[in-house]
Amino acid sequence: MLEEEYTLDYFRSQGFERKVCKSCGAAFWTRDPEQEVCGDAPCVTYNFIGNPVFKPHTVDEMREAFLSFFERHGHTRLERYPVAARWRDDIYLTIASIADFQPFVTSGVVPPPANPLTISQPCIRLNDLDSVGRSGRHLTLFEMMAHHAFNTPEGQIYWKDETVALCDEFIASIGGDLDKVIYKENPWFGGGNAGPSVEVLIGGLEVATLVFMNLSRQKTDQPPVDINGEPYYPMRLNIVDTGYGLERFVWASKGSPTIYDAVFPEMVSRLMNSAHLAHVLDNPEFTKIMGLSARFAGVMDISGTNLYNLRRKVSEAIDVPLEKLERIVIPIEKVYSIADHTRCLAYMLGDCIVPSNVREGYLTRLVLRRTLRMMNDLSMDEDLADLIEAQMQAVGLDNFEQDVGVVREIVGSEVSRYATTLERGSRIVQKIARNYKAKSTRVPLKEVITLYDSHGIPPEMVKEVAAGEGAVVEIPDDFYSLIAESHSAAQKEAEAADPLAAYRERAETLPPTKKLYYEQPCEIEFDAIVLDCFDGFAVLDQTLFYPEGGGQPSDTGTLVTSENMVRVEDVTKLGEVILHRITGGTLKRGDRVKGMLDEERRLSLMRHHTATHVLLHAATKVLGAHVHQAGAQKGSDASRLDIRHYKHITPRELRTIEIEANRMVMADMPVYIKIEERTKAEQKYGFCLYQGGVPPGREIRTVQVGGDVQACAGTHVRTTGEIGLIRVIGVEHIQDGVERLIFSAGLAAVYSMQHMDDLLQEAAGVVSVQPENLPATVSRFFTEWKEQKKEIERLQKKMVDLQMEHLDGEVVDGVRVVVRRVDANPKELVALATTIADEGGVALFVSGDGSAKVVATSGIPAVNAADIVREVCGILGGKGGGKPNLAQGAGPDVSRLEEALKDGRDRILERLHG
RNA sequence: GGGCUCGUAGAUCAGGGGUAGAUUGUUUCGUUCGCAACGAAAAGGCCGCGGGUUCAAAUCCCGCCGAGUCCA
Repeated sequence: MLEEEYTLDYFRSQGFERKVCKSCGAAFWTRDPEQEVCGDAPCVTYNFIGNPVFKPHTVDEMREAFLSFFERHGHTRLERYPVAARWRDDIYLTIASIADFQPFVTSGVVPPPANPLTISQPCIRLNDLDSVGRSGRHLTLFEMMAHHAFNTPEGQIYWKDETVALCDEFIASIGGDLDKVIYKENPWFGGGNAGPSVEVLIGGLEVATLVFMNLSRQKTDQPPVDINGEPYYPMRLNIVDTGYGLERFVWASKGSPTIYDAVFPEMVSRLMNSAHLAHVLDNPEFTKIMGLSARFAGVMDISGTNLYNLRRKVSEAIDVPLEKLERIVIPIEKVYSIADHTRCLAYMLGDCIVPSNVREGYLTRLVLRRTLRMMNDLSMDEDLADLIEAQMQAVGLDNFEQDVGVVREIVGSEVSRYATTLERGSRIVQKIARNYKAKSTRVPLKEVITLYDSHGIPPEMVKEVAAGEGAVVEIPDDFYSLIAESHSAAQKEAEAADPLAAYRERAETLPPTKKLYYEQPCEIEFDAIVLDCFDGFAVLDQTLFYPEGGGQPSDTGTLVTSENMVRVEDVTKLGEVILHRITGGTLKRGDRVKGMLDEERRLSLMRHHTATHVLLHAATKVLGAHVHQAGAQKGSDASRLDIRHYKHITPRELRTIEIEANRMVMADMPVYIKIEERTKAEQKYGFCLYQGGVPPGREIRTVQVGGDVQACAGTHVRTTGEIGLIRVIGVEHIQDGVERLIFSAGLAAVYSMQHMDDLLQEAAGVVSVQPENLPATVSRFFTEWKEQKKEIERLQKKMVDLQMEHLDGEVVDGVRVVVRRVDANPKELVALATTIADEGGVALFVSGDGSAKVVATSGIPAVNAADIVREVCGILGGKGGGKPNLAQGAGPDVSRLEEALKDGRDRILERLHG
């Protein structure tokens, strides 16, 4: 990036000098003529520790100082956005303040909610999870304080000079010495955008980044700039994107050894106490160690083996043996991590994320389980729910949508769930360990990978449990990257080709189809002109046919011309053009057609769609604020609605939801449909607008049913009363954290009840009782059936005993040999024959009931029952086999039964003599 | 959305083509003033569901349902 980008009038007028760092060669701006290095890691170490660079501020004070400063300077203060990025489908968690305004504001499609604006946005980044607690500065959740300005050619707000001036002024306002502030040039690019940027450094710590986003990979007619070998084009919108690390400012204002001591002093001391580490705090060595550790960690990346280097450096610097250092440091690092993680969880759960094994729910569970492991390592007698609630209280319960009671319940169920997983896990490990111990080999890596991958057992635990069984496990340092590798191998899959791609170009040449289904949602007939017709698709100038979208299937119906009639089977939207897939004839360009919808189907779809909104609202009322749609499919007979919830919906809750939904139906509330500006709608209704995905565009269509407002493109009935009836047919558990409600609306609901009634009548008819007696009768029958099964077994056993008395057989060389026909089922034959073998005899029984069944047993080694059966079955035209002491088989040729018995006897005798 | 693991007695699990098992809990009896402990016995199984292969399937194959787990 060019030097002139950074040569600001402001720098000149303030007496800044541009310097080149002696250590790393980076360019930077400073007021201090003596400054020779850039002020950033690794060229300098922190010098604010024990020597604060701002007036002391708590988190709340610092946030307020920032926001009110920018308010005073003409910025509108915005409420924070949720940490779950529900307005975006490309990321799960909010990772930066600018993420609030992507993609529609930053791309210029939608105007910003205010301009310029200021916000303090909690952001979650889990990329450096391993460094949290150890580096002294990493956090999973941090607040990015920001001011943003969106400049267009028509409206310039401000650009670089003002941004830097504001930064200077803010720092001065909280007591910072401007001579110590360094602005380091740091061209920025990421996420398809780029621009000049400066890092703001003070005391060796980067506290803010000021980005001037003015380039994009999106091609424009302006000449491109080359960045890292990629062409970037000037953007119409020039965006001031700043990020001030709230926690870093607080840290620098206190000069504490780590960021954690500055941000959560109460939580840290509470955790220290319950981890029985309180005494450490009084140890002067500890403060020295942590300060040094943070200082060194500040200049290095501590992932992987670097952690060891860090520890070694600290241990040398203070002359404490590495082992002793680790004994002191590791538990404290865990305390810091827990302090951080519980705040992160407070925001995640408070912002209504439901833990699960997918998406943001998985990330939440990941953090939660990590926290539990560390609490366990420290033998902490604290309840995780208490800690998270304390963090929520510290932030203020008003700042969270989720009820704190629900958060506690979720945490409680996650804690017990993890306990069961670990319990199950350690049993599996014990078993495997014993296996390998017996073979006296090490537990191979493959097993450890399976244990982690399939059972969620961390390798450290495998090692520990296996050691308890006396087995050795080898775990390489790069274990987790090995896991990643084994996953990437199976990650290839061809993307499904767009079946309509071929028509896209042709459709683009046509004018947008007029959407009558929005203007006249209750009409079923219309006139139109055929604009184009190809490959079984017709395009009209206007249509009432709703194209498939938002989980609502398309309408069907007919198109009629003066000489022709075709069926409309399917309707899809391609850009702004609507394609009707037709069968039973063709249409010509210019034809006048009369269109007729299948009325019943359309009506039913409308009822189901509105019912979906009603049901979702009812579910939220009954189950809690975290309930939001995870997917939906409307049908004309039944529909389904997937909602996020943290436990199984009980039959009782289901009934309550059904009643609540039908109350809304009976209240006969009007359904209001409006086109609203996106940002206004978001501010008015919140992000629960986006239940069925995030539609593009500056304006969105909102559908309001009672207190429920959603962005929705579907067709709806005029009042909830028109739904008629909502019947919840059932609930399914789709995946962890997602429950599927299956329901019918209107006539379909009535049909469904009639169908259930039929089933009941039919079932009751089979056992000849009144439906109300069915449960008792069925359970009586089932019990009787089991009892009779037992009775039959008992009788069979008795018959065996009886028959035993008549099975004399012969005695050959002291061995009892019984060969004869016994017409009984194989199980009985086995029981009978086994008694003889148990006494050291040999038995061969053949049953001629249906196909011939053969059973042989042998109580002596000389006779192999399997051989006998094989041979006998051969004669009967069949096959058989088994073990030397017991064998079974069969053959179809019953006529040779006598011959088979004789042959079998001969063979037994042969073996006895041989 | 994708991968992997697992569904057998009330509970925990073994068995991996050929008679369904162990431990624990339950019930009864014995020993005891009584309990724990101990001894003896019994009850308790659609081997998740549905297909297929086979003379024979809890066991092998396919599909479904359910539980768990890792990753995006």
